[in-house]
Amino acid sequence: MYVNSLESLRTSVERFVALDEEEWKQFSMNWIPFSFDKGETVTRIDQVEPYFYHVNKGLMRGYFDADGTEYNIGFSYDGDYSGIYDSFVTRKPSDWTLETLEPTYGLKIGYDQFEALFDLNPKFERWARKFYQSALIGLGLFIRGLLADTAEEKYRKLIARSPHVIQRIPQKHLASYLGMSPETYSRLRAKIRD
Amino acid sequence: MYVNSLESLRTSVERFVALDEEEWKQFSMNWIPFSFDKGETVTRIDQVEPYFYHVNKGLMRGYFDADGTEYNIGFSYDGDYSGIYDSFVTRKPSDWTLETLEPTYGLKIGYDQFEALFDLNPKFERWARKFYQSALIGLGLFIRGLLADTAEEKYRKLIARSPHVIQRIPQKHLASYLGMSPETYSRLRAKIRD
DNA sequence: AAAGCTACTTGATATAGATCAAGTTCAGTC
DNA sequence: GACTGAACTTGATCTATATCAAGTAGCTTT
Repeated sequence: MYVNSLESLRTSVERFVALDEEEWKQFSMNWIPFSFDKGETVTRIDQVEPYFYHVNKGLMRGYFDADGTEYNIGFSYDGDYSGIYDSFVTRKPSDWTLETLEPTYGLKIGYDQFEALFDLNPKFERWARKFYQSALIGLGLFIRGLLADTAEEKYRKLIARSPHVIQRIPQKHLASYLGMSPETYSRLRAKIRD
Repeated sequence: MYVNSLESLRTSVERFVALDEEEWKQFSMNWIPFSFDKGETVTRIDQVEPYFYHVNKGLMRGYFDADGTEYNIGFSYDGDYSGIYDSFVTRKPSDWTLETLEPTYGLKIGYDQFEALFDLNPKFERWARKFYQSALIGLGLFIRGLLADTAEEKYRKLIARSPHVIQRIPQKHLASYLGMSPETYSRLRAKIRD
C-alpha cells in the first residue's frame, strides 16, 4: 500500500489542514508505528486509552459489552483515525473495547504528545478541532438511523453507503452495529437478495 | 439571572480555557444577543444554520421529523451551547429543527465570525476543540443508552441524571428523546411512582 | 483432509413496546 | 373564569424484532 507509512497519515491530516515540510516534520515527529494481528484487543475495558490511532491498513471495531451482549459503535479502516475517544479525552477508564478484525497497522500517538502538538502550532489544533467536528457529525447521523429507521431501512442504507466494507466485517458485528440481532440481519439479507 | 449577559457566556467558555481581559474582549466582540418566545422555531429544516448559540437562560430542543414522527436528539438550557452543529459545520441545509420550549435568550455568533475567532488567538480554537470533544462524548453516551438499555432503564437513568430539567420538558419530548412512545413513558412514570 | 469451532441460516415462539382508542387533566386564551 | 385544544393517562390489541432451537456451511488447526 504505502511504502512509507507516514504518507497515509499525511493524506488524512491534509484533508483538514495543509502543512509545509517543516510543519509536517513537527507534526509527525512523535507518532509511532503499531501493528496488531487479527482478533487482538487493542484497548480493553477499564483501561485508560493511552493512544490516538491512525489506521494505515486493516480494520478495527469499537464496542461495549452489556450483560454479555456486545454493541458495536463503529469501525475504523484504511485511512481512518481510531481509538476510544471518550477515555482518551477524559483520562478515565474505558467502558469500551477496541479490537482488530483484520491484521492492522498504522501510527499512534500518546496522550501527552498529542496534547503537546497543540502548543507547537495552532494548525495542529485546527486539525484536531476539525477531526472532532467530523466525528460529531458521524455520530449524529448514526443516532438518526438508530432512532428512526426500521431494521430493513438500516440494512438497505448500510449496503448503499458501504458496499465494500461490509464484505470485510462479519455479519454478527454489522447486525450489532445496526442495533439488531444476527438472525434479523440474516433474514433481511435473504429477503433483499431477491 | 446574569445582569450582564456576557457573564454567562464567559463562565461557559472559561470552563475550557482561561482568558485575560484583553482576550475576553476579542473573543466576545462579535457575539450578538438573541431572544425567542416560547415555541419559536430558531433553525428550520432546509436552512443552513447561520449561528452558534449560547443559551443564557431558557430551553431549546433539537429534533428531526421522519414521516410525521419527531425525534429529539437533545436539549440545551441555561449555560449550554446550542445550534444545529452539522449544518453549521458543513454549511449544508439542515435535516434538523431547533425550537424553543421556553422563552430563551443568550448570545449567538455567525459562522464567519466564529471561524475568524480561530485566526485571532489559538486559545479560541482550543476552546472549540474542547467543546466538540465534550459534545462527542455526550453523543457516545446517548448512543450507548439507545442501544443497550430497556425503556425502563432509560427512564430511570434520565430521572437520576436530570431530575430538575425533566420538570421543564413536556413528557412527549422526553419520550422521543429516549426513543419510546409517549404512552410507554407515561406507563413507566406510573409504574415507578410506587 | 478430518476435527472442531464459529458463523450463518431458517423455523417456531415469545415479548417489549407500538399503535389505536377513549377518557381526563391541564394550560393558555378570550 | 369558562372554553378549547393539547398533553397526559389507561386499557386493549397488534407487530416488529428478539429469543430459542436445530441444522448447515465455512474457516482453522493439526
